[in-house]
Amino acid sequence: MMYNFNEIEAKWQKYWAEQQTFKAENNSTKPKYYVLDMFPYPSGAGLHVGHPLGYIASDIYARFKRHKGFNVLHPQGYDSFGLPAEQYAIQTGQHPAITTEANIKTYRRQLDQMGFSFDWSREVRTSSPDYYKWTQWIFIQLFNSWYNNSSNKAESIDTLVDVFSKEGNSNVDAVCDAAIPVFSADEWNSFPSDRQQQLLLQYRLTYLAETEVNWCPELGTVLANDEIVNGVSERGGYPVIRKKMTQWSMRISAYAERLLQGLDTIDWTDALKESQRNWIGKSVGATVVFDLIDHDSTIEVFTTRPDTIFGVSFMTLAPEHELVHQITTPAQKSLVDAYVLATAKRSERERMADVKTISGVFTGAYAEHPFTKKAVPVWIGDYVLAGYGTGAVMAVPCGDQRDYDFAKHFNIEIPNIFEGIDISNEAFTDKGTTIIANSDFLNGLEYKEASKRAIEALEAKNHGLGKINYRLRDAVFSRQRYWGEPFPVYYINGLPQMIAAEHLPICLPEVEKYLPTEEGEPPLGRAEVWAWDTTLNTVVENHKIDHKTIFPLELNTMPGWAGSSWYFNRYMDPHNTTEFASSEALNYWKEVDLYIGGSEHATGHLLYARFWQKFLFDLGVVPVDEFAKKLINQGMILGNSAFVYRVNLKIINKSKIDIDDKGNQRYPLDALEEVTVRSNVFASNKFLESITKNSISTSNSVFTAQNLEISEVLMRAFKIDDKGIGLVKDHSHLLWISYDPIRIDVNNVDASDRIIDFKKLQSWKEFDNANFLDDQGVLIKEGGEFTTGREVEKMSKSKYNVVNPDDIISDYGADSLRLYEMFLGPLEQYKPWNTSGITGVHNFLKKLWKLYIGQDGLKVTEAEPSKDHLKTLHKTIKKVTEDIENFSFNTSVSTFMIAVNELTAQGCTSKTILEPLLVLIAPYAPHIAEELWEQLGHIESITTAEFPEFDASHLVESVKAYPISFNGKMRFTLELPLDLSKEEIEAAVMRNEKTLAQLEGRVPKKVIVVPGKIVNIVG
RNA sequence: GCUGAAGUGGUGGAAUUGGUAGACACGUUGGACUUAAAAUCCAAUGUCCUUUGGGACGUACGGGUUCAAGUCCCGUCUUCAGUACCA
Repeated sequence: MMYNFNEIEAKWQKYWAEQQTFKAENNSTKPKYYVLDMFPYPSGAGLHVGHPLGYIASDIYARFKRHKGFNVLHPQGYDSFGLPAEQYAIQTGQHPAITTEANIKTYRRQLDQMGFSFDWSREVRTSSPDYYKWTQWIFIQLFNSWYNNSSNKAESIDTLVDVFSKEGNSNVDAVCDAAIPVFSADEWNSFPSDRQQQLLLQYRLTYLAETEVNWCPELGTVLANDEIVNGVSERGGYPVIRKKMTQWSMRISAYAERLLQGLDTIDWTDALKESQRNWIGKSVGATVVFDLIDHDSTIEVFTTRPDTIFGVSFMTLAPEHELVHQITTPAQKSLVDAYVLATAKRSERERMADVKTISGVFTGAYAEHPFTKKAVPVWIGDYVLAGYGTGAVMAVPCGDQRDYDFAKHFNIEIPNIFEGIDISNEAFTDKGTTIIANSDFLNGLEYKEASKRAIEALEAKNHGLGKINYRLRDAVFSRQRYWGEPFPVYYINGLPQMIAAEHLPICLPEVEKYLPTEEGEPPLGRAEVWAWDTTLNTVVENHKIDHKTIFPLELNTMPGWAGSSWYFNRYMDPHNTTEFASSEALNYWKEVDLYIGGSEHATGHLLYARFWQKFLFDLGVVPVDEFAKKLINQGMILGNSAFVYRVNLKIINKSKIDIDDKGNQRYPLDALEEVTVRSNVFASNKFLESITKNSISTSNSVFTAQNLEISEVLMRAFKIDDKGIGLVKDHSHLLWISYDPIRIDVNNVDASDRIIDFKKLQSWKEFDNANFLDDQGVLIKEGGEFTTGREVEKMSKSKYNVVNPDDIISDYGADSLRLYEMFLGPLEQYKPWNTSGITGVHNFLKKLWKLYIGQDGLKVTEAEPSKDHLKTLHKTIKKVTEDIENFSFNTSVSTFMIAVNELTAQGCTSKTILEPLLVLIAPYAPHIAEELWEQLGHIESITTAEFPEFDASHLVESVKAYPISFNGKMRFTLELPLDLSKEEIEAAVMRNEKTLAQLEGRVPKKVIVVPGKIVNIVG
């Protein structure tokens, strides 16, 4: 009987599905354990071998925990709202729900054939109305809440209204819009309702505000900061500009401190916590108020160095600062206006790219130093950002490098307030223990004490306050897209109204096109049926809007992170129609015990989800305020991309040519001159012998990496054949050349097999000397200036480096794929995929099979196990148990290989050994384990078997092969009984003839004996 | 620049509290089986020297601690990831 993996895997996948083997119960006497994967976005491309890495790890852990007697919740679902489905809909007119459904089918098929132990009865989809009903519900709760700094939690907006009507807002310590005026109870009660609503909006945890947003014209939507990478959109790489729009925002800034503190209570990786800390960006300092001379207004600045206040010699405002126009003197007006205009024109990206140029303009205005009363000139400069702090700084050139550079550039005074520090070349930015000087009452103090005193003095003069600032901005929550959650919001007089929870969900309306309207409204503006009837409490046709009982609905939709910010709670009770999850379910499962996913979500999903969880906790609807106890980031599996390079060579001084011992000419490093290699350089050789990324050899010369300026990427190759010839795939009739797409004449391209024949590209000159292939792709002539090579990078369809798990599974089986992905290396590490290595684990499975099944069937007997058998088994149990608990899955695969190799060599057939061995392997290779388990005569699934217990007594040794070292170098081993004393070991070693041979008559100075470990002879 | 992680054979990677560096695989080479190929099995495989026995050198680089360092300490370099005029 052969190991027929395809048959076995199909059989057991069917069995698990039919028996609902992995269904988790919400009631159990067993302890609970919740293992969660970050749910996938079902893209059209399907899964590649990199995707399941984390799923395999979590699956092994989930299966292990089941064997260990836990009630395991291991669900899976889909983050199924999102841009790609919508982009596809725009191109094809296909409804995103239909393509999403089709993609989910593919994902499900691919996930099923991996043998994952997901409880599919709990599947969630963020795009399903049953699910997004509750996303909308959470939105309403956020709208109905404000953040009370005194109680340090979110509270119902009703409590705020109550306070306002009794005592106004002067005593309220809330996280809210900074521009709210102070009002009394009488004033509040006299405000018209619209005015009250407008004021309340500025306290709510989700609010409408005109904000400057990141607008992506190509995508037609706003993006959150974490959706922008290097100034372009994360998806698609389109440019992003700043634009003012009225948008929904989430007041995540209210939770900044708690999000920061909470990090100390959870077991997440340090790298991930650190990036969240940076993103939150807490800085402790003070705000300082400077009075303007000859003006009523004041300038407020934020500083982390109040101790350096006597070093202030000017102030700088961001060009966008609202005071700029008020305070600029007539004499400076034209210069200032020109500068403001110029900075407004520069994109964010240009400003980021260009940090060296120092620019700025004097406004003509002066502020008064709060202590010295000296006049301080007020400048504007684009090194000050409008969006951080107050958009203004007090410049201390001796203590801040940017202020220093600015002062030097514009010849502004640089007073030194540090004792014994030379500031003639650069600013002194260390906080350390330097003594402050020339600073009145701060003289002689160090940073810490001086800061404290300065803040006290400022507060006493009412000229400032100790303050903590956070970089974390409120998150924009509106997207001008179709394929997202609709808001449960309609508008009366431009003021947002929530639809009552009992009328949810508000389902996405049908539209005939997925583009913005001609008037620039979001796609929902195209819906015929998109108005709210407040008497019938239902969605009705637009044309009925009368602004009396029927009102317009919100046209924006929610961003991608809305649905993913709470899904882990839904899995606990996914079919509940009256609550997002019952309190029984929430209190039973509480939080995710182990969460596995990619580190790219560090400052997006993982921060927003923590925020919502804390809010839901404040609301009293979830029992814990951190949703995931432990989190592991799986590393990415990288692809092997093929490239065609153009080789450039620089030769400087031909008189320096070397001849090496093989007679090759060699150009030394310092002999380089700028010459781009053309084939005529090699005219005498006609053809190159070899070109690699690092060297070129011709029949009589070798050019090495130092004098090659290679690796100008010419194009991405579809693959490289075994002759090293790159085949360039024509995907969308574009070839990528020198980073620029150059359109190739499609008529000259053999599009049928999508492999470009170089011969047909002769119209393009650069290819005249390329490697030519015939119609079968076989090399017929080797050219000169091109070479092919491989580089490791992220797996992606567009890089032609994707390996499809379907192919691996049909060739080797899911168990092989699972084992191999684990065997590749540590879970958290980035590692390249290499298909050829899979034969190793596949052979292992075959050997495992042969250990149980021979040509005549089952080999397993009731024979008593030998000591060696037991030793092999128990050292395997020990190692594998430790490995799983440490998430070191790669080493347990090696341990299995060693165990099977040893047991095979020992000829072990004993059931006492082979039965527990299967349970050890079952989490990793569940199909083969189930099959052999059944062959051993079991009726119940192996998943119900208990994990074997390690028994140390089987590993007790009586002898040890001691490594005998001389001066720390191991020379030979000597087998000695373990119960010898130090002295006995030393005596045994010293009388050994090998020792005597090593010593050659010398007398050792010292002999170190560590019983059970090593002997080292020094001499 | 800052923060975090990491540098070990041709490759992926192993190495408890400092105690036999290179486990386990891949690849390569040689051999067996076969008409042949595939599959399978066996052997060798860090580098260099050596007739064998064996020896020298080896965990990015330079120092140090120690009987003993991939592991600990100091300094340097490189790579990857994140972040960036954050006052």
